[in-house]
Amino acid sequence: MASISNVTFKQIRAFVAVVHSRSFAEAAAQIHLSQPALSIAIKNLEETVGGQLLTRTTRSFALTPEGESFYPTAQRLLREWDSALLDLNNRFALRTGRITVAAMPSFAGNLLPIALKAFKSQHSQIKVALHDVIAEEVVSMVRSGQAELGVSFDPGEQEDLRFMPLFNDQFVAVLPKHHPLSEHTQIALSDLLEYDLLTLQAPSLVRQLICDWLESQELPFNPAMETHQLVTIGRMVAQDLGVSIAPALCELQMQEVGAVCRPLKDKGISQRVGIITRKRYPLSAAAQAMKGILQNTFQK
Amino acid sequence: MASISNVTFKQIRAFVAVVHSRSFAEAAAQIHLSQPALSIAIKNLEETVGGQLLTRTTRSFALTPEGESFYPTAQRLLREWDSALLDLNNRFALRTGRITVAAMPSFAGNLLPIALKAFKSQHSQIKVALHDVIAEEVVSMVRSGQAELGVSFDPGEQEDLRFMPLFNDQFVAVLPKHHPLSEHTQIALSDLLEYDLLTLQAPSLVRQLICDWLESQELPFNPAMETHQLVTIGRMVAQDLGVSIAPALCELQMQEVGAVCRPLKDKGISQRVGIITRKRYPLSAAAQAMKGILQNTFQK
DNA sequence: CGATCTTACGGGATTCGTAAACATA
DNA sequence: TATGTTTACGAATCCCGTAAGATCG
Repeated sequence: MASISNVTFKQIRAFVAVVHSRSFAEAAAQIHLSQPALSIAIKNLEETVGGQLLTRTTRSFALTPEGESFYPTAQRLLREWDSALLDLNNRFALRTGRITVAAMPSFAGNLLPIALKAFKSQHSQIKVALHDVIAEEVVSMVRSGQAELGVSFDPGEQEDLRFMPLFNDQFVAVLPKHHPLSEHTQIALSDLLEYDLLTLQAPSLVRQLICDWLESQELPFNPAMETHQLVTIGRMVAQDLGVSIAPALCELQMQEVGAVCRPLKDKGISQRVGIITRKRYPLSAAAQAMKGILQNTFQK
Repeated sequence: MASISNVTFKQIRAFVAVVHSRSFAEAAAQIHLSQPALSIAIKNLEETVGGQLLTRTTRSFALTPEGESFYPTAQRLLREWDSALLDLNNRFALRTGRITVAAMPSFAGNLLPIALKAFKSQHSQIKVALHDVIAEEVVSMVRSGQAELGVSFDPGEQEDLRFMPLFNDQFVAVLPKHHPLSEHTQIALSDLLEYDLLTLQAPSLVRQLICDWLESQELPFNPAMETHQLVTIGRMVAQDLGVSIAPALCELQMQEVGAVCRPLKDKGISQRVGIITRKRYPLSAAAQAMKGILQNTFQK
């Protein structure tokens, strides 16, 4: 005996079409089927459910009470089935969906808008949630699944994370306007350290990179002042409270608050910026699209 | 390209089974399919919706975000689909359902319980709504669809109704106890009419039948008193207010209120009792079962 | 007799199961 | 190497469309 599982979407559609159009022939045209095929589809449906839904005389038909009560149910099943699969289809076709991105402020503020604009122009219906958080927070948001994609500095080898580099960010010296060193096109670290050094506060990745680099060069790391926002450092430098070292990404922001940037000699410090995702967790179609756009836009 | 309509119940079931059991092999066993068949079913599903629901490494798999969000939806679709078809199946298999029957009081009170008991013992889960109304009301309830089956006297040829006879009801004389005529085993109409005749009020079918019959016998129809309940007539007869003529079906009730019944000579009046249904409106499976039981129980 | 649904039947697509190949832990 | 999934392929099934048949108005 045919199980209920064998009932097909098509059969239900056929039944609804027949009842709706009150004619086998018309219904067959609607659902792009020959009349005999439709007739058999209904017959098979009736066999598997165990009784007639329609009583047919050769020239007309009437719903049985069972068919009558099943009709609205069938319509509902059809609608829900359709909408569920259509929604799924839309997500894959990037006609709908949402994506959560976490990016460190320097990237989120300067470069990311370029990629976002490209993304929106290609996939206007996909909602993007952007979390503008510090580098370490980017890593933890991706790790916890709060963000599907992260853009930040290379967090190093991580058991659960994947890092895909986009470009190298070269660190630069940050100076007040009219500072003596600003005359130079390139600045030696040793020269810079003659002045008070302002850096970010403790668990910051940028601070750590600077600290590590100076130690590797056997130079002292003695910050005169510490804060936790790069913009604040820029303002402090502009106020002539000292000098600093910052990722080149922030150059624009530094200029806005009145500080100037100069390249460091000997390549100075450089750090890879890239996309962070979770290992073992596949990306959504939307996230893959975003990843592609980020790579096309920023990868050399 | 494969349309969404081609998605099968089986494919969704396969997807849910795989996610639920976290293994292709186990899922295949659950849904009675070979592993390869299951694998292909999932693959086909993924193709028609336009993207992957699972990422598979040969030894394990993970849900994609799309699959993750589709999983609960798929479960819901499955449940609803299943329950809708199961309900339909149950109705046809007479494991559930309801039926509305209208029967005239004399039948509803005396004979119908026998059939109802048989029906309940065979189809304990089907709810029966019984309307105990006068003969004319039975007809109108069936006509309007308020009752699927009616049991009453033959309403004559009707454009929209079908009558299936069960048996002939012989009319009898109703007399007070100790009435002179009660000595006779059979009573002639002319003898009966020597006494005051009590009948039902105007639009009653029983009254009409008696009236027509007397006229055809060229006997006078001059009711001394009229009421609208046969039981009331019984009580009035018992009080010695007169005599009456009633369907034999009511004999038991008449005895209960203290009147006695005697057959009429020359077969007297007889009227067919049967099942009334609507033409052009098919019966539910439950109603067909009830009809069958009525016929088996009461049809000669 | 005309309109409409059902049955019959051949061709094509889909789907199944067995067996072999494949890829990870 | 062992386990579990995917590919390969032959066989069975299912489904469709054309054509003929049946039935009611």
